[in-house]
Amino acid sequence: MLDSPGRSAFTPVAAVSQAHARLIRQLELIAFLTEDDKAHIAATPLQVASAAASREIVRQHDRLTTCCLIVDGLAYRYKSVADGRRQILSLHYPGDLPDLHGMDLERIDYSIGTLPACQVAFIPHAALRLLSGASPTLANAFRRYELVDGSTLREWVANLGRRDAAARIGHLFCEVSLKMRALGLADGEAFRLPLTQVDLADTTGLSAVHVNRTLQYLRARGLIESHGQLHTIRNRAELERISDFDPSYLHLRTARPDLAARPASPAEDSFPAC
Amino acid sequence: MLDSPGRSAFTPVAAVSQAHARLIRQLELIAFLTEDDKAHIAATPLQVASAAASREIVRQHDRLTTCCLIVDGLAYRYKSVADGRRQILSLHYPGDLPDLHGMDLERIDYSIGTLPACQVAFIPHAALRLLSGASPTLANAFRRYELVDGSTLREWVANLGRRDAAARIGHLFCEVSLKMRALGLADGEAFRLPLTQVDLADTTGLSAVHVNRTLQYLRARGLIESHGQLHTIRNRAELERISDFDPSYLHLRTARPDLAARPASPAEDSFPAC
DNA sequence: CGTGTTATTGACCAACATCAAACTTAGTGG
DNA sequence: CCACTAAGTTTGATGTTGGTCAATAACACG
Repeated sequence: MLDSPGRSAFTPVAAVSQAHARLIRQLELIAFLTEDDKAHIAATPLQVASAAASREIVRQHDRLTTCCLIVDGLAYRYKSVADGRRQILSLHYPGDLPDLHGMDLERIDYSIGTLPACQVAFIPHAALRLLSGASPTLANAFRRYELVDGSTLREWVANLGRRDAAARIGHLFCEVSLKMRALGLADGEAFRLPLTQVDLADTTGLSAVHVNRTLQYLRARGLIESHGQLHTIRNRAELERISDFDPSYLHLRTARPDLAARPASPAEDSFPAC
Repeated sequence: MLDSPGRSAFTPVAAVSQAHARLIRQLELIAFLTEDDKAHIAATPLQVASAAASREIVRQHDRLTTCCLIVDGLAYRYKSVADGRRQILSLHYPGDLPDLHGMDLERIDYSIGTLPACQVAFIPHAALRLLSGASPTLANAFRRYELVDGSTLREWVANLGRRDAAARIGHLFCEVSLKMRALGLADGEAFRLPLTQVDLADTTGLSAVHVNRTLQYLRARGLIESHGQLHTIRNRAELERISDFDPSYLHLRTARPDLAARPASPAEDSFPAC
């Protein structure tokens, strides 16, 4: 699998520690890590590989022994449906572990593709188990990571089920912009999203033509501005309004530092009064 | 909260042990439990309550101290979107823990409603933490439970994004029928789904009128038969075909006993050859 | 029997899909 | 540096799926 065309393995020290750094940054977005945790991550073995654009790095129904970590570029999970069409299920940024659950589920129910050329690292499940076993806060971070993924999927279900084209795309842009900003990948209101309109269509459940027209509509209303794949949100308040966007489902620590990721305090738990 | 109208607390011994039994049955569907695990569950404190039909038992943005366990009836997670419309995100059967992740995420991103009158049990987070702490296989079962939930959400994203009305409803029926059968709640090809056509519409992202017409179409093609809320799959092969249904995303042990839920064996993990 | 909820129907409409062509852009090799 | 190519975007014309509205029919229940 690692030898498939378009992907070449190479693992210089710098690439490995960049991978570690990305993972740490991603986990810190949603959870609290101790210095020890970070040291543990930095000591985790992994293999870095380059994947060309539009490659499949994990295939539906695969049985996995490693998790992939996006180091650079953009990846996405997708399913193919009967008539050959495709639905993109999620987008993944540097630091993401899109198939973390491959550790606990025997087969994977989607494929993972790359968009631009990507740097991807592979971490053996055994190494991740050691990591979780070594630290409760780290185990907690991985668990939270999966739960935030689920939360995002629920928002996408609502997006696809009950929002019109403009709101779907607007909502996606709001989400991507926030996540990229949180990761330090976006500057202010501008962000680079290397998706073609066909990809956007497969993400939002629309046709490519309609995506094009809807983007024009959003531009005409002064909500966004696009130059190629570089998009800028021109009127965030209004875009969030028409897209019905509420970022709480992302559970970003930065968005609500008071709440997120406190270590569990069992003392607080009890039956509610009744 | 427990005192809201339409829900009354009562916890006779029989109801409590029924709740335990339902939870055990549900977890055994996707994971392996030891006898000890079952004993631990059976010793877990919980409060059983009756919820009238169409009640909200958990509200979006709540901060929870207990998880709810569906004991009897049908519950669903949903989100309300801007214009007052509603998207149902998942259906929950007896034994389900729809807000298990309320333990790790500080606020819940959806509401939970009941459909017919339900029996619901509430388990304090502290009790669940004890349970997970007491047994690795149990902790594993809870983790798998969440992951299967995520897997199902991904399938729903694909369903809403890229399938037409007939396939969406057909797919839902295939899923519900399989899950109910696995839980012993359905007999052969018949299952009782206490959803109105309005509810089905909110589940499938369609309008109620179109759900009605699509059901008629499915009946006319001899794929299903409905008498009120009792539905029967008349031609499973064909229904699965037009719905593009592949049950592997449900990760049911019964469907593939060879694979599911083996305890993790780290020895198998290693870098793939390259 | 009423009364409220749910299912069904018909008429009409809108959002979005499809098809096909033209145009733009970014590479790429000479 | 330019022509050539391939990929992506934009446009127009037209079709279809599914939405909306409103009325009627079928139940379910007290």
